Amino acid sequence: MNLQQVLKNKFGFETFRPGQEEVIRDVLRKQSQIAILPTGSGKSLCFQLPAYLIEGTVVIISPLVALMEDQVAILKQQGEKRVAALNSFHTYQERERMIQQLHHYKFIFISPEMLAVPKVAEKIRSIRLAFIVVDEAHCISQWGFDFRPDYLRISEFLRTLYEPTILALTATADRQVIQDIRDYLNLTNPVLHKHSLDRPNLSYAIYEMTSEEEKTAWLLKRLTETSGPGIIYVASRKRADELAVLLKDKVRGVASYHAGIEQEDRAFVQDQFLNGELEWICATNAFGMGIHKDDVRQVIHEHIPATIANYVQEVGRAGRDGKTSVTTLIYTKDDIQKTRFIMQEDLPSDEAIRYFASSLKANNSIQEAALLSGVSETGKRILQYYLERFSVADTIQHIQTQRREKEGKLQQMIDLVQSDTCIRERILSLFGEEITGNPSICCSTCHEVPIESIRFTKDTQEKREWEDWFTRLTQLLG
DNA sequence: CGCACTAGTTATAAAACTAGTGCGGTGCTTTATT
Repeated sequence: MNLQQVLKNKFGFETFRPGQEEVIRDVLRKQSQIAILPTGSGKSLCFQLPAYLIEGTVVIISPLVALMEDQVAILKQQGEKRVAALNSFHTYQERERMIQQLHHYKFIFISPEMLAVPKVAEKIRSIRLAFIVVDEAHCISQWGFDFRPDYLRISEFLRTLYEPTILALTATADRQVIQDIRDYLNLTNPVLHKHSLDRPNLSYAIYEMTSEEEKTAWLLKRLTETSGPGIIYVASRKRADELAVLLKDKVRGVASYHAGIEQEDRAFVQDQFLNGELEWICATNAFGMGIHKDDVRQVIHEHIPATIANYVQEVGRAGRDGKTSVTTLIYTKDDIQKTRFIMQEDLPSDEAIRYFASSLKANNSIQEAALLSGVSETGKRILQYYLERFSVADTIQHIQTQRREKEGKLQQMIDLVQSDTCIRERILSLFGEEITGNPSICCSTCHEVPIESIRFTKDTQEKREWEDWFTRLTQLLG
């Protein structure tokens, strides 16, 4: 089959980007696969193109409503009308209509939660499916076990299909994440498409500080001396807001971003950052997925991320255009304990699990049981998932395993920040790679990380003034 | 868990101490009955 022809006629591109063609060919020969492709490498095309060459509907399991709506809009813009998103963004009536018409669609975007609704799953099973896409597949590992258990339920849905072709897509997955994806998508022998995750244009600096004040002072200095665009990752919503206020007069444009902000405002902030009206974003780990901005010059962490996988994902948002970019993590010893608490908070204690289970047995509702046993909203959903499948004793075992594994991942992160060996090398080894020829700019354990590339100079100052003037002028002219 | 903060205490008051309290991330879903 001449894929090149299809690429040109249907999508208007002359050539494939690296990795795309191999993935597409495997989809066409019904080979399930895990494809780890860097952001901006055109992951969507990997399912869009083969969709037109295989009879039936493509189901895309996606983690965020906003992401689904973006994809739907893009497809519609390309002239595709047979596309729908089954999520809470649409009213019940709209969804009912979609479900009735399911077989007419070429692309159906759906959340794992919606897929876990029996009526919906039943309907999807009944139509002719081309293949199944799991977009941002690392979410299975990142969220499935302790936050969104419906990610684990995908496995049960897939088991009801006859030899489905599965395409798991993600930008970053270390060995553990790949294993989780394999296990929970029932992939016995998937092809693994992966190319190096090394980012030679990124430098990694990690500095330990002695107090919060020192961290704040460092940030102020860094942000007056250097320019963005940049993202500052912080541990809490409160800190994100606080920092945004603090930096307001120091930089060209700054806003905070976290899950406590209205969806609409979040989209607004995101758009402004994308089009350059904002230079800095102070954010919790809510910020990032589905954001396509190539020229992020800096990513700063002022806390310790929960896992190296998270850290790599976040720093990976810098320098997608391939230009020199600087990532910096600053922390105090106290931050370790803070991260540990946040990570473990939602995992209920053995005592709470027993209480929860016996409360359910006494015919209390799940809501009441959670309240009585002091289990959080998230904890409740996790317990619900495990107790539906295992005994109380086994559920306790599972949660204990969770706790140990989370602690292990945090320990890896602690080892990384306290490391006196090459940071790049450590990260790559976790992803099963070896370093090939040290880039001239590496990390803070190899040498002092230069910030010349991002330094705020008189030239940048003048350029900015000119840009601002130009923007005002174009606004005036209409 | 451990820090930051507050209110109450105490040798006429003031500053310093103590005990108690609050805080700490990620997103999906909410559609029944007349």
